[in-house]
Amino acid sequence: MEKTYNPSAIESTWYKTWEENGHFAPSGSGTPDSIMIPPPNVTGSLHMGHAFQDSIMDALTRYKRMKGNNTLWQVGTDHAGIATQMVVERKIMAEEGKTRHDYGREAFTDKIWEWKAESGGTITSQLRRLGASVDWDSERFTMDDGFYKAVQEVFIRLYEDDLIYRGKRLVNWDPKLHTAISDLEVENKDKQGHMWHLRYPLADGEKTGEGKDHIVVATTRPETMLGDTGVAVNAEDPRYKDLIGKDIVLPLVGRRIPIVADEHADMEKGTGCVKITPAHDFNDNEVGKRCGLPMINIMTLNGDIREEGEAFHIDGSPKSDIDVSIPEQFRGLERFEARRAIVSAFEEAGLLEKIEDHSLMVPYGDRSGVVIEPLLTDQWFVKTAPLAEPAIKAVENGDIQFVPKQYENMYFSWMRDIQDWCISRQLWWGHRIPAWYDNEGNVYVARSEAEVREKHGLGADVELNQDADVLDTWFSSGLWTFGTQGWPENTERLKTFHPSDVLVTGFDIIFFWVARMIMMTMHFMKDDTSPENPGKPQVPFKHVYVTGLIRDENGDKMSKSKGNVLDPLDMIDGIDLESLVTKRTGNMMQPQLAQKIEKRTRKTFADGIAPHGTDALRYTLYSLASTGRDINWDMKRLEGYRNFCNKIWNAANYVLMNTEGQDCGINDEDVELTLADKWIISKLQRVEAQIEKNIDDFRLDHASQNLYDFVWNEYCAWYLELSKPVLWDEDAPEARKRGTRRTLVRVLEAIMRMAHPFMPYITEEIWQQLKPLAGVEGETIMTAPYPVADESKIDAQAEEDIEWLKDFITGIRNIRAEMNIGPSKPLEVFLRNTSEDDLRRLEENTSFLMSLAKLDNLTALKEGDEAPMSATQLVGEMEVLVPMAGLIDKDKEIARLNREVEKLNKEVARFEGKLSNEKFVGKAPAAVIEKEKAKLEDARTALGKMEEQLAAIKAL
RNA sequence: AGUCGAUUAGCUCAGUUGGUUAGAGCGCCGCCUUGACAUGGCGGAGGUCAGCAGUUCAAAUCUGCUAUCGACUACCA
Repeated sequence: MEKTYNPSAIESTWYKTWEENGHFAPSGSGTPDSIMIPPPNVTGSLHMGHAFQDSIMDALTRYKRMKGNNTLWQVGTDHAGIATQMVVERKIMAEEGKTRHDYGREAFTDKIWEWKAESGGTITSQLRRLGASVDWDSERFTMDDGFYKAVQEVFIRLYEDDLIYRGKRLVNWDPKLHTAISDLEVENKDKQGHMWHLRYPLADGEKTGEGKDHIVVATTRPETMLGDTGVAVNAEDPRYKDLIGKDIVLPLVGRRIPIVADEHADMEKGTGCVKITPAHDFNDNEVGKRCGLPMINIMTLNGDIREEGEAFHIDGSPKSDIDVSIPEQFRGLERFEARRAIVSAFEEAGLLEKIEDHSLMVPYGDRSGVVIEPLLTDQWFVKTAPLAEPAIKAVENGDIQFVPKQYENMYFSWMRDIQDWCISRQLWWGHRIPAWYDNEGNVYVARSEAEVREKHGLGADVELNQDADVLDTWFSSGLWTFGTQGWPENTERLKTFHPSDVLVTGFDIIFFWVARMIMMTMHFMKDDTSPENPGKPQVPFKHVYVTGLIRDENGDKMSKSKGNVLDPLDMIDGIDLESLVTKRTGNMMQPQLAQKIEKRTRKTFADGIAPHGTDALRYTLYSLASTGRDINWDMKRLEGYRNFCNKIWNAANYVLMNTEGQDCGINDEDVELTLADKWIISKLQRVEAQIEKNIDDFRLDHASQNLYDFVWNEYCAWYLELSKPVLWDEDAPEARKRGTRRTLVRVLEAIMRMAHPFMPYITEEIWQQLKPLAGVEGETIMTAPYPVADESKIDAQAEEDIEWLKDFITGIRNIRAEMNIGPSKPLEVFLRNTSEDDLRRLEENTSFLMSLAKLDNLTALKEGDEAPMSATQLVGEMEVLVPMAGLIDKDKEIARLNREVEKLNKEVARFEGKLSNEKFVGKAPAAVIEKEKAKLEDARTALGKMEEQLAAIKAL
């Protein structure tokens, strides 16, 4: 083994070896256990959040695999409709100055496939660097033919089940990208705007209760008034109730519109009158439905004002008997320009009552960054209510469990108020909707044009055109768990690996994806195998493990525009400052931010980033995987865990140095186990049990902490040190040395297996060296059995004895440190007030003590023996005495003892207080009282000894 | 406005059903290059667990209120 730990040297080869030897594929035996990767965007690259989640999935997968499960980690990527289309559009614009329309639909999608072939490998190579043990042989892409078949089938069946419909509805329209987006892709931002109060004159000389000839409506979007089809007032409102049924003459336009009564108008708010624009506002649309108002669309798909309005009945059918003219001066205006023009027109007409500053939420498209416009368009929808019902039940009855549980609230609150889901997108990249129209506008849904003709008896003379739209990407990713495994065929793979065990994802996509996956899966996957419950819906996964979001060192969300994104590979390989700056400031959407980002980067990473290796990165991620919602990335933690890897490396180095080529007892030769051997074996069982429990509970932070503690603070700090006096003692019996070597090797070998799911590379590297010494077989640690605690090896006596030994040694070290006695100076030590247990332990551990505490003489005083004046430490009731003569400063020792006495006094007082409280003694459980009594006893004894000692030294 | 979450050492975070002397890593102070490891070793300092009130023999932990921060949902005509 190399003398120093160099992660890049060991990480480069193992992955290839594993992959080439097929160790990532399901073994085909054992209980099936599967995880479906949340498919990352094919044209993207992995960020820290992916690294985090993928590391977790890999640990769980490797753990299950070592436990003997038939383990599948299904991998794949998502076509990410809008995002990918935009990337390629930008690319052809930058390189060729062309738009997608210059290309045409087919050529453009070919271009995207080209781009995918070029850049689609980024993700997969990153996954490989992370050590992800995914089953590459079954890798899926959501645009692959097989997957498309599943998507198409789902669409058709939902349509046939009357769960998909098409209609002219108000949707969130992105005027820049020219597509509908779901309300989840809308980002509401707080903005400062205005509230314009507009006068709407009453028709036919009517007057308000206050005698005015107009009413006042307030709006934040005055331009929509061109499409007003009514004004709502509250039926109870004394000011206006007499006007209900009367008309308004819509200013600028001249259309007569009715005053209607609707609960939406709140007497307390604003003026009490609400302009109603059913074609441009979601609330107004509801009012329109209730009051039978028509809809007039006044905007183009660009968000500009139309030449003439477009009228519809509230059900979406065209309406022709209404004035839809738009004053000439506004025609063709861009929407915000139109707003200004409308406001000044009102002002000129003397109809602008007032303008107030107003803060409001404005919807922005999270992809395009432009203001979203509610717009009437023809779209396809999924009726979600019937699908949501079983999906809610599955979580209520525990078929699906969220971890941490609190996320179930989030799920329920959304699911119980779910809206129909608009699934059509006006894009070119995605799954084309399997619907055809004839020239009469009849719609036919089927698998192909040929099937349409056959099914509906349409001759070749009937012209059919396929719907131009594609499906929302989340529609297809909703099928991920079963669509990847051959559905709609009932394949062996589907039967074996569905439902999956756990979904690991972030809370930010619970609505987007998790909920929809549950709905879709439960509708289509039925349990045909269970006789007692035939047709029971299958859930996609039994657990949803929701991770926190990784933020930067200041708690800010990582984003390209902030320039605080960290690339997991830079954590692994390291990167120099200049390259990091270039990377962060290059290819930006908003180049004006570059300077700020550069400054910040130079400050935070003055020396660039040092290489840390995959294992250290992964371990850091596990240690941060607590139940919180936010995780602030801390480079110092990463450094700490790189040091941990180094520690392991060096420990292995020590073990190998002392065991290679020597008799390690692999053939069941006689061994003598020392107390230290029994102790570390015992502790190993405990940590094995802890880790198993914590992994099963998805508490990888605890599991990694357990392992860290055991390796560093028990195995390295104590056991390796305790092995030295045995191995270096020329007089020690061979059986004892053999026992120590065997324990060194066996425990380390178990540690490697235990740690492998967390740090795959270093453990494989070391395990391969250790294997012959430990007498174990196997091609790779990946398929070696995961350690299981053996209760019979727990040795409470050995544990207590070693605790005693540690106290003893720590006591001596403490005296050395406090008294400035160097660690290499041998000491003479006396013991006073020794019990039988102390004497036995002394007898069994003399050589450990002499060596670890660097003693040259150790004498247990008998009752009545005179002790020299000494510095004292207590180990239980035994006093450890280090003679002061020539070594120890009297005043220092007095000061030290004073501190001890003071501390003990406080303790005694606290315990006495508790025990003299009648209520406590009367009500607390006996065991608690006993514990307190024992603590008081210990503190009193210690105090007595310290006081005695203090008096003696003072008397000198 | 509603829902949920957070507030523990200088920093980043653990703390499972109430019962410890409230823990870890990093940082800090002192000592040490001893034959696995200075990416190390040894010793140490540092916390009225956001605040207030309550329940209890006992509260970081349970309840209520307050403050600060955050997320989401809704509304603002």
